[in-house]
Amino acid sequence: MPSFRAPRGTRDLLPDVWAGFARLEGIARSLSVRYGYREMEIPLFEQTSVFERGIGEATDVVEKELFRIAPRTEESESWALRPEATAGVVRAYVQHGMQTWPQPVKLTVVGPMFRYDRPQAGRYRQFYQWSAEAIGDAGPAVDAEVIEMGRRFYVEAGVPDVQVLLNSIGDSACRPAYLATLKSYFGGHEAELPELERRRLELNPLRLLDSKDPAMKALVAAAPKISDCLCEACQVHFAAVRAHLDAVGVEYRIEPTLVRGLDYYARTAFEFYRRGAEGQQQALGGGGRYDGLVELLGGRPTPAIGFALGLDRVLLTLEEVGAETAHETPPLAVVAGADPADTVSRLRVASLLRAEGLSVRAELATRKLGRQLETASKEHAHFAVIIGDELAEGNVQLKDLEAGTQRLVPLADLARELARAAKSHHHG
RNA sequence: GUGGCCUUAGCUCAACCGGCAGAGCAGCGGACUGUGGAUCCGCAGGUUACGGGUUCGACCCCCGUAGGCCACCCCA
Repeated sequence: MPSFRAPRGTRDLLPDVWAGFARLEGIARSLSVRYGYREMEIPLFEQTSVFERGIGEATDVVEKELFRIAPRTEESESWALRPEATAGVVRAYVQHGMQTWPQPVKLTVVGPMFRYDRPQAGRYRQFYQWSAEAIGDAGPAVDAEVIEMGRRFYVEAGVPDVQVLLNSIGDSACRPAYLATLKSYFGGHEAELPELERRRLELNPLRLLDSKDPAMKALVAAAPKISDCLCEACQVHFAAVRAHLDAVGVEYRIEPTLVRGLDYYARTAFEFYRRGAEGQQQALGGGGRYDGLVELLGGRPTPAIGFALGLDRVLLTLEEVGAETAHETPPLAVVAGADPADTVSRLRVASLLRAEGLSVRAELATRKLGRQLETASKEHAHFAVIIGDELAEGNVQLKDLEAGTQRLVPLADLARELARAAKSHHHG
């Protein structure tokens, strides 16, 4: 057994798996450009307080899942690996004075995130997200645009039956009153509450709505609904978001129990789930409006909205439904040689072709020709360039491995011939 | 962080009640010394996750640790 292995909750993404990630990242980048989001990168770690203040000290993400880096000395700063991108992006927005850019500032990040929780399928300590943030626009149209972009990602990735769950959680004008109502409602039934739910009543009453405890079902169903308590402005905003979604043909389900815990979250909250994903109630993505976060991290009051989509979970889902995840690009040609010992000629011809921009693998092992061709076939190379005695006259054999045909080609024409064949192969 | 199930070759899995650790696939080589996904033959690959215990004897039973999976908590 190997004495070293990938750390718990992490995994090596070997080439065939990584090809799936690369494909998803390609779709994400393509959508970012089409929707006017500019890609950037932020550090993989930040001062711990960026997350503590940006995400909230009372959240699970910070309280028990934050991947902390042990300080090197007593005095040194406390660091943590990023559990999501939003806090860091907003920190960057403030640091670089992006409020002076044309608003809204639309940014995306693609990359690994870290959470120190117990691993499970589709839940890793290092996982990959595509996240998008639109900072500086309070209007409902942006909400719809963000949601539509997320929805389109799943369509283009090939994930079937993705459902948009939507809710409005109110804002600083109306949520405090709702929270009070909720608290007194559940407080009135405190005797019936399980232990866990009783603790939530104090910390985060909204979470009670989310409870999966069967004993809570009736109580939750009869609980006062946020939708009945929204202030005028929130109602108008929510209605406008829905109208915009309808206009762009995004279907959604209003989910009154969908919540975001913290004070600076406001109004729009949404999650992406796969319909009928039995057993795993893991979201494929989610997001919402976080008016208030910019201010919390030292900027001026600025409205913002964004999402984070989990690439690992998308890939997992694609495998579950038996969809094509990705294929690696095979080499156009393999340069093989009749004389196993003559690696010089093979390397030289390969170098020539590569200089012309062609993707070729040189067979450098001193194996006999049959083996060389066997490997080339297995890796689905389109052609084999076979070098033998004819090289003395400046010729090589160009073999089409799929058709099984071959012909003599002057070395001087080889690159051109292959390039032409490549074109017809890719479009044929 | 809590509870449950699991761990044998690179991969998928066998091994009777506790009695000599095996096969298929993949890899490498040969049959075939200038022509490939087939076939046949061979080679290599193991401290049975790790550590301890019980036993004449442990892949098998017991304890611990690590890792994976499932359900919670929560989220991507």
